[in-house]
Amino acid sequence: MATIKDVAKKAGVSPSTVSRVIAGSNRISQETKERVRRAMEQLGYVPNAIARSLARSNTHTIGFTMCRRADQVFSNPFFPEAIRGMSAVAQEKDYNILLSISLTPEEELKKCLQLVRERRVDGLILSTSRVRDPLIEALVKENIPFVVIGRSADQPVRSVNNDNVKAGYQATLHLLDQGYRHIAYISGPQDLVVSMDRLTGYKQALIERDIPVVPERIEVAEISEEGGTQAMYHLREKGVPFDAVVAADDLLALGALRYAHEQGVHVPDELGIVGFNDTPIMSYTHPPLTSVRILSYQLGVEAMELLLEGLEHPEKAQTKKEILLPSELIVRKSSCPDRP
Amino acid sequence: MATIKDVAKKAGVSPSTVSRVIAGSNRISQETKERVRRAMEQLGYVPNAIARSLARSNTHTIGFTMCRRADQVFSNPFFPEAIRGMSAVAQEKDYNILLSISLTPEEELKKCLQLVRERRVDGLILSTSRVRDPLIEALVKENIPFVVIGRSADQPVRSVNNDNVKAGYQATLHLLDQGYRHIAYISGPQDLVVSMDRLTGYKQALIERDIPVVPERIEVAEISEEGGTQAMYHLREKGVPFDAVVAADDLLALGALRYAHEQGVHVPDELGIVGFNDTPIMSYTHPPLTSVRILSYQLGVEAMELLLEGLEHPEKAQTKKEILLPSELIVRKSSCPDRP
DNA sequence: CTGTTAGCGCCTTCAA
DNA sequence: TTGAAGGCGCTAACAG
Repeated sequence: MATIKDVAKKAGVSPSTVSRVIAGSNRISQETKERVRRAMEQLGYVPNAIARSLARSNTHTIGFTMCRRADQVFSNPFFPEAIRGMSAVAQEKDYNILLSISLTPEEELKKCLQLVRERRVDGLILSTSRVRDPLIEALVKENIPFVVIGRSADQPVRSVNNDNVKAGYQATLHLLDQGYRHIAYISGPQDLVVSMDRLTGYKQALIERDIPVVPERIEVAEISEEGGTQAMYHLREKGVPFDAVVAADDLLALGALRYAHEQGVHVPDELGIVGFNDTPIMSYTHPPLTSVRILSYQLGVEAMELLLEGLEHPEKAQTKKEILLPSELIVRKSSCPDRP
Repeated sequence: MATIKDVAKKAGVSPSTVSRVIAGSNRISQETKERVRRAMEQLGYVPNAIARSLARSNTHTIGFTMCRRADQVFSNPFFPEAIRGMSAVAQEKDYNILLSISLTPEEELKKCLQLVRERRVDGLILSTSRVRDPLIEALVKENIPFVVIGRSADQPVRSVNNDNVKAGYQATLHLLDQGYRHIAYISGPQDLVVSMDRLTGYKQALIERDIPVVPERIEVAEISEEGGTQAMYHLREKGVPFDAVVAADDLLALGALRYAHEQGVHVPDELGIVGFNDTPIMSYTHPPLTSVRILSYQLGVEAMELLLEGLEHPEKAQTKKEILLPSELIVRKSSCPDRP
């Protein structure tokens, strides 16, 4: 494998000259530039990224971390889509993406710190933010460039987020508009910021319409179909009547739908259902499920852009910046009694 | 950030001694080992992976490349699952995964060669193999360690594959066993090895049962729901009767189902449908769709293990090795007229 | 068992 | 406009 020295020799110049040609320095004669270029081509020379990283102490690599259990990966193209978005930007700006997948938040924290301390990455993109997230706290403390997909509930950090409060608000308002009055809510784990935010939106909508927020109508569940079904049974056991449910994730909505099937409850006439994420499954269920569509790809794009901007202009990196993306309610039969 | 020199100074030894402690050399006194360890801890020292890579000329990083259009990412957890598998093995053996996503095979080729030539990765895992795949040919030519998820139709390369021939065979035989006799086949793009293999299995099953293979019953389509629907219309236009269809991908099967809905064809009574991949969607359609389940996670695990084995024992890396994983037919209503 | 020395391949002053 | 020299942080002979 040819090195910079080989090229230098072949072109009859010094290695530093070659280095300058690579860097596109303009303080170099057109002629030697050409000569070096030819030598590079002839030798099939490609700069060694590792050596360059060592010399410049940056890697042009971004770490992307996700932390989720197997059953949550299923059926939700959020991550693949977000990654595609990040990847598109990364490619354009000549960055690479290092993937880190963990099963628990503790593992995630460990692996991320490892990546950074080993200097394998220039920055990180996180994808699941928790309330009082130790990972975020550690990264802030070690002063590591990072961007959160989601948002931090505690610290001013750079983030790109779906407007979950509004999404929860929209979903709930839609059900109200459809005539539902007793709307239950199935939340994901309470330590997830996204769960909190959607719940906030739900409450906002109710309050705005002068409908009391009944705590018994709010159920917390693991994000899984099973979790959704169980939550519905819990709601029923509590004896509070409800005629619709906002489920903070499509999987939970699927669980609610299963409950309805098991119990012979008619959707949407007796029970309206709305989910979040608009996973492809949603349009194939019976009835098809209304869901809030998230701009996953765009989230990835914006996150990567925000991070790279911070890396290339460190002065900006210090300023908090939260990008908020809109989401769109995809209305289907599960929330519309009057539809054919 | 502390370097090996700082540690050496603090422990009162030479950098090479520290290096040996890191490497876990046993030609070192227990006492200095302890002293060095303490120094490392006190300084919060973590070896710089880049510097180490440069010195040892390896990166402990594996590139994973995928090439697919946006619409194919949707709904199919194959990639996330395979990545989870690869990641689990990588973590255990202390490797990292660099992700490369491309939109076209040409782009994929370029990016992979770039990664390798820049020495960013020690090896590659490919995920879509084509007939006469230029990427595979280039990697073989440049003598780069890699493993294919899928298989090469042309060259002896190390690969981990789902047994697609058998899967196609199983799917078709199942339809025959259910009483269908005129079985059509919707293939994905013909340059994909996986398309070829599944078709082979289809033919095998027919031949084994002395049923003629009618070329007009075989249709090629882009892998998308739309492609599946169109293929069905084409089949109908050709005028060859058919009472069932094997669709080489779940999306194609969904398209076939849509055709049936549009045309008022009853599934499974008038038309049996089988798909491949068992994407989560399949159990939510009406009727639920029979599909061949792929061991995506396991494919990722085996691919990474195979690659790392080759990297750590270069003598083995030369030998061709094809791992074949079984798949399982998940039978649902779409292929069973007699089911409730 | 430990230190010295010489790279790994590139970048970046500093001089010329 | 170019070259020489030193360094990025670590490893790997070779001595001792």
